[in-house]
Amino acid sequence: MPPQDDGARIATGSGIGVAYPPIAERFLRLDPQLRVQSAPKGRLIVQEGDFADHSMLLLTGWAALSKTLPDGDTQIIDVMLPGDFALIGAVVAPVAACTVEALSDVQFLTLQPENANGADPQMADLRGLLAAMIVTTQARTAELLLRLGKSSAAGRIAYALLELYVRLEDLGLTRNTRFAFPMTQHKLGEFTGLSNVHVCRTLRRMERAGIVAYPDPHDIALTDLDALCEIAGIDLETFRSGILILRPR
Amino acid sequence: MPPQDDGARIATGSGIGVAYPPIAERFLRLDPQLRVQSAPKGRLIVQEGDFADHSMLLLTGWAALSKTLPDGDTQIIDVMLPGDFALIGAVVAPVAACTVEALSDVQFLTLQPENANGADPQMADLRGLLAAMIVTTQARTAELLLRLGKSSAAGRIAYALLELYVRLEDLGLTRNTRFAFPMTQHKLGEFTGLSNVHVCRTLRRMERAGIVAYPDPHDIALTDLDALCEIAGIDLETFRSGILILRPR
DNA sequence: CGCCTCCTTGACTTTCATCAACGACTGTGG
DNA sequence: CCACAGTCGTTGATGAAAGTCAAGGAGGCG
Repeated sequence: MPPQDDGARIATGSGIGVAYPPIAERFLRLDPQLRVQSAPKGRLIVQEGDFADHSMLLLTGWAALSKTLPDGDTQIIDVMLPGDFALIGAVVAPVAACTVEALSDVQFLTLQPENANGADPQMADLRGLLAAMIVTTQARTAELLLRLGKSSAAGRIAYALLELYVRLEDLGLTRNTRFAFPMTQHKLGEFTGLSNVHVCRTLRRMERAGIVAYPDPHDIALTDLDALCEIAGIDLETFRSGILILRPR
Repeated sequence: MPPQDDGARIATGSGIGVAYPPIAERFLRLDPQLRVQSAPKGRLIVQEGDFADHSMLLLTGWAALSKTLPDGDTQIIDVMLPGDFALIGAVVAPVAACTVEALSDVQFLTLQPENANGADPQMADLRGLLAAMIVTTQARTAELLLRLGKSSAAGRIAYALLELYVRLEDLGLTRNTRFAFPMTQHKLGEFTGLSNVHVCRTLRRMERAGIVAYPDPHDIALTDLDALCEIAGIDLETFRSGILILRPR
């Protein structure tokens, strides 16, 4: 039932990142017992309501945290990118609050609570980092909530594209403003609270306006960042400092 | 500029809670230097973008965490109730991500980061509790996000009322399904992503359907919980376990 | 080659925002 | 004690934004 592990070989050659993110390397060094797991695009790694007392650290690829209403409508709460950490369940409430779905082929680590509570000073250091990641996740979710509540379709899509762009850029996964985009328009609609049809119309309008472009079917390029920021209501530098963990320079 | 403290006298007689929540008592006992602050209804306690490196613990009353778009539209991210804890800013990013506004007259504590990092075993215990509160806050925000993205006006309002009801019930601040409701319809619209006019229409429709009632202008009663749950897409018991910290019985 | 998923566009419907007006209530100052 | 202003809730009329339904086309894969 759980996705199969495939040993701890290093991800290479996929083009979507040449190695694991630094935080993952640290976890792997700290606990050699950790095994890298993988799942193909589309796989549901965890389902809302499942028993779960662990956390997840994404190594490669994209994953979605989502929730679903009884009538089947699904909302993506957060998109996980390489290096992202998510609390799936806790000891006090060992039930998954969200579904986790692989948006592309992914590799990830499953972290048990005891792994994160060790007294090892290295681990204490990591705990600080995890806390910072939780804060940035909260900040992202709040930004998304603001758009879902108060912004038009264009504002929501512009926001989503910019959020992903800024985060990928920080990971070194962009070339200029171009990046690989594994989500379908349907999934983008689940993220922005729009129908797939309206996502399509909005994106096409932006494309015709020269704001975005599709250099190839699986990539997207943000050809007018200023316009996107204007539409999304974002000041790019402020936004970066809010949703990224500022690296010491 | 900051709201004035008024010493650490116990809140009595206001009717909205006879004493501070247990977690607040623990903080006050642990650090007698802490001073209770207060702010009147409507006061902006912190504004988005302000310098802030502290956290807040609400003692009495309701407060809103909100974000605003450049055009002035405001979205309430979370409603704080007595005993709730919010990270306003962190050492790594000492800028408030949200505005904090008093929805009623409030009393609260300002917690400095060093207060929460002490090695005192009592404090370690509190840290665990704070972590649990952060998780429940995440769960609430995710539920709200789901409604803003995928639910109708009725679903959003039903959700908001139920969330507040369940949390207030847990605090002992309800009588049956009735509770004091200090938010205006405009604020409820900022919480649910609706215009004040549409909030009004939706609530009136529910009132005519016998789902909610206004026993007096400042109270609300949820006269048909089952119907509200159905509209909101909620299973009440599952919902409780997701957004509350389960008390040991 | 054929199936299937995804994107695209058009036509129509629904939902909700906006604008405007009015009444109830609250607190305030004369 | 009473005019007064201000906020809040309520309702109607209207329009814009986005959902739904439907159909066709392009690309990927067995």
